[in-house]
Amino acid sequence: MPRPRVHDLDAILDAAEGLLADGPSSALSIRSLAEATGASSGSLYHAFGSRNELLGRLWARAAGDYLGELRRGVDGALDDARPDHAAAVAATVAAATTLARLREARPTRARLLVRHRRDELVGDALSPALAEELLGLQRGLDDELRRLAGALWQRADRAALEVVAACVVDLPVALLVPRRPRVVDGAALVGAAVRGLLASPPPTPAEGGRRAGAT
Amino acid sequence: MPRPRVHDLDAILDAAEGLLADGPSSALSIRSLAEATGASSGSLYHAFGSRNELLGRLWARAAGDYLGELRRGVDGALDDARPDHAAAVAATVAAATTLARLREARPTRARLLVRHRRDELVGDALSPALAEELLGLQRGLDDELRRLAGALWQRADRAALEVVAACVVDLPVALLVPRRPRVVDGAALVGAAVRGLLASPPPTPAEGGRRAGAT
DNA sequence: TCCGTTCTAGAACGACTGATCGAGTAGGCT
DNA sequence: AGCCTACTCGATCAGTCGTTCTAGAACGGA
Repeated sequence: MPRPRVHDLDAILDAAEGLLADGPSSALSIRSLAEATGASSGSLYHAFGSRNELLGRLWARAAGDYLGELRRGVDGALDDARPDHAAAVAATVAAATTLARLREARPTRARLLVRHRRDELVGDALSPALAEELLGLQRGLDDELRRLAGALWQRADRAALEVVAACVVDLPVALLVPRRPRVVDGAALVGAAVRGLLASPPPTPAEGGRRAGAT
Repeated sequence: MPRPRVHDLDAILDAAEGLLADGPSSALSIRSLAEATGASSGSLYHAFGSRNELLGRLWARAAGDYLGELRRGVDGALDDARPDHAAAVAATVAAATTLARLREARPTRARLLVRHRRDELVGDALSPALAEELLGLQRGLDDELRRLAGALWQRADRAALEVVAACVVDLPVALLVPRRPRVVDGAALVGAAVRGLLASPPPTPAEGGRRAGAT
């Protein structure tokens, strides 16, 4: 019934992604996005409500892709009902290389996730619906981390979750950040580093919260 | 002979560091810095010339501290004339934990290095003197990376340097980034991940530039 | 005491930001 | 045909940014 859109929302998000893929968050302004898409700033505000809401939608789309790919990888490696430790390690490596796989399919989307932290990109003032969506994505990721920790060590306390998060989130982001063209395969680096991190179990809370071992 | 300064330059840099320690680079504006220090914007421009030059000075100071601490750690572990592989690994771990040590001595300075990439923080338009100083710091870091690669594998080709850089630069930045208070010791995580990365040597250029092994 | 130099203070400038507004337009529905 | 709604558009708002400018204050030396 209403007047049909002339600017595709997904195309707008694609353009925004492009502006953000290599540049600071300030590279995406309403004006620059309007210029890039051909839409006017008023249209963008009508479609998204605010710049922050647009950033939230952008992040939600990318994080959804990421979480889906991550689930697929973990499911594939963790199909047994009672996986052994080796399978759990393989699943963690699969989770840690999610970004590398996403990068093959959607390069700019992966770059968005690598180059910007969510906290710094999208602020708190969001519509309830979008806030709920982002919260759901965060919960989905947390669930996967818990699942991996349980498979690895049969525990999911805070120290264990931190180590898994370091493997799955922090480490790939660091090693896959696009700088000058790489010679070494990033996914292989991530795999090796993850195996190093998983070589010794995380400290139990009873140990005082300090990881025993190296250094 | 001239009128003496009333605002200490180092104190101004400290304040700027504080503004940048937890926040985006836009958190440091000339106005916010003037308000934080009590100096006027005119004074700041007289002292530093431009915002970019101020950022460059800030980065040079922090990077100098970092490089000094890194050299100290590597020298300590690599004092033998012909170090064996274990000593080289220890030296690489020491280099990788430089940020953790710097964090103990100067928390906000370490946060500055962790939270901002130089390319995104300070632009290209710099005075020749400062540009030269930054270039020297970069060369100093590169020299240390080359030294570590040579000690580890008796080579310093591009693949080897990338692996060492991943160990010493990327990985610590990722694992030491300040989020919610940590339970697990970050330096221990870095050490474990570095040992994982160094478990297998990097591919030789003849192998085609792709790292053999995991994943 | 006056001069030259160096520094400080704060107003002002132009550019750019996110956001808002009203007017106009294009389609489906009755 | 006429209307209603959703959408688009360009102009425009107030605010902040980095930077420049002007006036004057604080010093050592003559």
